[in-house]
Amino acid sequence: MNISQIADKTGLPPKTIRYYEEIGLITPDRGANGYRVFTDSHLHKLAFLGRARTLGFSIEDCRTLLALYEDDTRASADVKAIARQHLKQIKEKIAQLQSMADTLGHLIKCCAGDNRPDCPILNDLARH
Amino acid sequence: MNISQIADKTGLPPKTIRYYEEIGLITPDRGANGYRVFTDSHLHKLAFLGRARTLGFSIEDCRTLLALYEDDTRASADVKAIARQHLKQIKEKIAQLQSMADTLGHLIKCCAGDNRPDCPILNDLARH
DNA sequence: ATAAGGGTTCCAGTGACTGGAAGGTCAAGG
DNA sequence: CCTTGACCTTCCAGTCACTGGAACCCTTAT
Repeated sequence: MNISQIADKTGLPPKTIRYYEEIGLITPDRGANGYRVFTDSHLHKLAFLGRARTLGFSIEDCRTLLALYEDDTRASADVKAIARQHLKQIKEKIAQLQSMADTLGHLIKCCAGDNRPDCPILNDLARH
Repeated sequence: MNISQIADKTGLPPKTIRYYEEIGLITPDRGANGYRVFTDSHLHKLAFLGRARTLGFSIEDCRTLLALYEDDTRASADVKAIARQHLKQIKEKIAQLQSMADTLGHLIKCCAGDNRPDCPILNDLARH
């Protein structure tokens, strides 16, 4: 498979796939013309990476997960630990965003939103 | 005021304040020795920026909000529109993260997390 | 022969800082 | 007067995970 074919199958842009090669996540073969040649094994790895990325794992987490994925003697506890840590960070991020949303929502409700310059949002920004 | 004093008062690192000058958000005066000199007006602007940033506004939003803050003839509707748009993006981000968290939480619950290699988390990553 | 549509590499930019190097300035102590 | 240490300055590089674009090569069809 050429890069655009595997890009279609995985949903990852060619640029991203080249980037993943550059940072050593995959190592496609090369044809006589210098083109990258992808096998089903590469396809599986890239699909794995795509899915892990949509779940928000960092590239370094993906690298570790991929190594565990390839390791038949892995302990599922190692995978679970990474996932737990990641989930914790996601939850922290959500809490932080929720706090912003609460504050903003309150300020928006208080703001008349008309032609007059008086604005509780700016007042709040200036007061702190 | 020198930069470290205003940094203390605003809670912003000196590096960040220099960066804000570089991108034109503030324009401190300069002493004869080349040191930046900050006035109360700069203090207020930086505090304003710090607060807006903790609410997650982008730098470009901050630039606009600061201009509105300085404009006595502003319409509060303009401020409200920016805040609304920002709140919408925050909510979208939260929904996205929540979806990740739900999926991850489910996978984690399904994973034994022991010494065996069998792992629902890796299975899921590989299946999609 | 040429044009379209692949592929390749390399460089630069994103956002909002952050770290570090190299060097100038200032106030206090010996 | 000299030194020490804490400031300050600028400039360059790095972060993260790509993304855009330029310049060029390869293949296939017309």
